Amino acid sequence: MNIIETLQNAVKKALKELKIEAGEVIIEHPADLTNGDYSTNVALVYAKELKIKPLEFAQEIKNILDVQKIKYIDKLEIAGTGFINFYLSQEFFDENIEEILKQKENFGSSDLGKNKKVIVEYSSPNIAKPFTIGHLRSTIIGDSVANILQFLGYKIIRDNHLGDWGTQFGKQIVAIKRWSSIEDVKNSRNLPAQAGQMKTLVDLYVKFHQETEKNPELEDEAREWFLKLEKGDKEAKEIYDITVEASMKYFNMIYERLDIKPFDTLHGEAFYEPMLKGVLEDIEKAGIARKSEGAKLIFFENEKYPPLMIQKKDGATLYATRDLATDKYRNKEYGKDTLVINETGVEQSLYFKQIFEIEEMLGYFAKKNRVHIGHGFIRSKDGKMSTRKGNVVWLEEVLDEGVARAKVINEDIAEMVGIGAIKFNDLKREAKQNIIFDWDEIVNLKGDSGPYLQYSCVRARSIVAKAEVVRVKLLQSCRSLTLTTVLERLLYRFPEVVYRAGKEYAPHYIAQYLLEISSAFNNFYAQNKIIDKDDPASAYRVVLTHAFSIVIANGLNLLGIKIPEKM
RNA sequence: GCUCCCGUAGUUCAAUGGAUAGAACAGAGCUCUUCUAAGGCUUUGAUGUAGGUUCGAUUCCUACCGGGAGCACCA
Repeated sequence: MNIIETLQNAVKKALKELKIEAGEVIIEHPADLTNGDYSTNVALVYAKELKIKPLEFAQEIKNILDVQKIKYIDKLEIAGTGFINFYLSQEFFDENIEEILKQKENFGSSDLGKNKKVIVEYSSPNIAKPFTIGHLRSTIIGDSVANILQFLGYKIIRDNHLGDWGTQFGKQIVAIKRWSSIEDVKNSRNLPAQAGQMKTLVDLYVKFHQETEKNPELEDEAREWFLKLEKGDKEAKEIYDITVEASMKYFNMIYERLDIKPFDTLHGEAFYEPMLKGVLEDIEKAGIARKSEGAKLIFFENEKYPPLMIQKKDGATLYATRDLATDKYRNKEYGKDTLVINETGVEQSLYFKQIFEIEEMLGYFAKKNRVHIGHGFIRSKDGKMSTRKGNVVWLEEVLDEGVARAKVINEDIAEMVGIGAIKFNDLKREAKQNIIFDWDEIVNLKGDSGPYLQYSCVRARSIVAKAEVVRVKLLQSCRSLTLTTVLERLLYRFPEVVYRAGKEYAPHYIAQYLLEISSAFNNFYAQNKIIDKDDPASAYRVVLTHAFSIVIANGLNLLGIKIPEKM
């Protein structure tokens, strides 16, 4: 039984003695450590019913709890307007630290998600289009969410839903045929390494849109070529294959640099193409679609949402149809109880609400098993980056810039530090927040940053290593030798933080916690000489440092941030 | 026009309906003969406006004001 349940039960028992049948008893951490480790507000909640003052009622409850002697609780206090605060005992902290040292990289993990499957769909770049800064956010956040859920015991399927089908390939083919050639694309080596071909393709795509403004019939030409591609035309297929190959090379380079975990499935839209007919039949059978102005749309009860188009008037399908096919497939392949998470930009929020609603109507997935994590925009001064306007920001250049800035600190690990800084900048705040892109803030090596955390972790590890060298004698127990530190009072919370981050699909809780505990560690470090052979308490300080290094390393791991050996 | 999200310190962000609203950067002042000073300590400074619900509201509700996004053949 965990400590929170213990406290809840103790409080409930006390209330029962006072003849109160309590519903939910809330046990939470006080905002300020000076108010103890846990607290409850039951006195405030129930005092009104009894028509007595909260403080008096709190006193009554406290009297009963004092007699009970709750395990791991040292001290009870009444504070504020009637809160009852619990202080954990040194025995609790000692056992917790033993636990951390024993479990090491598993500390904070659980089997909460045992036998449950989760598909996390993220990154999902489009073939022959740039890997944008938006895809970067999706990749970083999606990877971290998957890490966290995996740590909580879920079986994770990491899915990259590539945009590898659709009318844009008609455009691409037209552009290559008109202004370039297959050979040209193959041979384009004018730009660095793998990026060369990719940049040529994107330039052509941008050019297509510029030319269309003067010459609208290009659109018709593109539609024709896409039709040919769908029918298996040889030339169309050849050009298509080259664009896919060039794009994948580029994407894989980015993934390698970002050091994200490999994807389990890479089913693009083309993969689901053959299943579209089945989806349209399901919709027909369910009778939820209506024709309007020639196109087929699904309308929602009471106009809860605007209608969603699932088939164009020319019979062609849309992204929505392909997404529905995707989840029909997932239902079959992984089972209806699987949790399906999509990480995309917030601009798709309404769209996903509509999709979830429809999937419930069709019986693919219940709404409770569908999650959309929407990330906000990254803006520069010139506004949102757009493929069509040609205002493309190349991701590899973004990564290079971060790494270049990290070089000032340490040439050898600049890649690790620069990438870590970029990742942490995305993960330290709520996903839905917009980010104003500012290099001075992102790779600022001070403050709330990735490098600060990397530094704190490396520093702690280096102290532990040194302690081993000078052979500080590690005592079995040093209870009488130490006072409880802030560090101890934060360390045990790590599993709670991971749990919350997983439950809310929000890595920023972990990021914020790591900042807080690192600050506590650095404070501890500044105030104590940790290694001192002549001081018996030194052993405990080393152990504490060791425990900290484990917790921060586990946290950084979940965020997908690498830890250098030296810094 | 309708819908959703966001308005917290000079700036960038936190805060599970709770206690004195936390950090970081920037500003002011300290702090390295000390295991990593990329650190630590002190200090200045904030909930858009007006109501409502509540013992208690940054959090929930209503209206308004600012900013962003979405809403029929894109993905």
